[in-house]
Amino acid sequence: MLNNSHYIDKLRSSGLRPTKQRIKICEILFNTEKTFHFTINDLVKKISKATNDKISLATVYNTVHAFKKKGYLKEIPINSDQSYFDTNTSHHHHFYDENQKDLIDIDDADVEPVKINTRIPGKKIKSVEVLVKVEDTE
Amino acid sequence: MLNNSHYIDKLRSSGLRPTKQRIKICEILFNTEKTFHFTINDLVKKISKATNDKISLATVYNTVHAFKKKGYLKEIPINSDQSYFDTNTSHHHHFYDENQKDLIDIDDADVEPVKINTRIPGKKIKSVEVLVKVEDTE
DNA sequence: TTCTACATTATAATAGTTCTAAACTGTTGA
DNA sequence: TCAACAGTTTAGAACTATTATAATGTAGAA
Ligand SMILES: [Mn+2]
Ligand SMILES: [Mn+2]
Ligand SMILES: [Zn+2]
Ligand SMILES: [Zn+2]
Repeated sequence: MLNNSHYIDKLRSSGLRPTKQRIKICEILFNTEKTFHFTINDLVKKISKATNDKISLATVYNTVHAFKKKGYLKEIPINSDQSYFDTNTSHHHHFYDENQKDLIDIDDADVEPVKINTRIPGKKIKSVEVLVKVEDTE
Repeated sequence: MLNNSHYIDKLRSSGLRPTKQRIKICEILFNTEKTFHFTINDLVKKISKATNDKISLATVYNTVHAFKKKGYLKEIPINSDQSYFDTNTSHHHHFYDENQKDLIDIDDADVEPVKINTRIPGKKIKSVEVLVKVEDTE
């Protein structure tokens, strides 16, 4: 609501026009001290709670993809019927709670550097991510 | 074709009736020294190459899910529009080639043990998997 | 203000997956 | 041996996340 100029600058500097839909989505995604994980469906719900103006589903998809492309969001590889996104773009890892179907960050400092002693010729490493699946003890 | 009794025993001992469709799918998935990764679509193609009798798509899905449940297949977490399965059920890791959209095994021995220095109370670790995304150097 | 490229939108299309319900088959035990 | 039943297969419909389409709207430059 208030200090949108930050988002306007951010969008403009990355070649995205600061439309009111994109600014609203920035507010929802980045106007918080805590980062979080979400699906498109989660985001749509957050938007409808936060505003009276509707944002079309197509725009939500377009915007999330544009932000991902610019590095403002990461997509988390979870096998699921829908994509998970992450507002935490720093290098980190995840617990996936199979009971709650919930992603939880693992700080990079809490994982010893992953050493891979093999390479693929002609390919360079883009990312190394650890997924720790957990379930209830019982 | 020949030694199906092994698959018949395997199916029967896990409570699955050894139907001809399941035996055929066993032959395709497990009758090879090398393990491999596949999508449902890949498997459907392999089946139609290997046999004249059609197996319905619903049965392919049913069978793959049944085998996964019994631990004869693993599902690999990749963000993709389709699920990837693995006939290698041992503990190992993966390269994912983003250009070829191809999974490549990383032997467990080629990855230094991943140490996670944090836990979630009330949860136990089910698996720890490393996904290394790679792309063409250029 | 006018122009234009970019963005939004409703809606249709696509595609992987799951569901349905009818037909079929493997197994059991009388 | 064979009926009976539960498990399985099947074609096709339904579902759902995502992407494409194409018409309308708008931000920013000139
Ligand atoms: Mn899945
Ligand atoms: Mn995806
Ligand atoms: Zn995260
Ligand atoms: Zn593998």
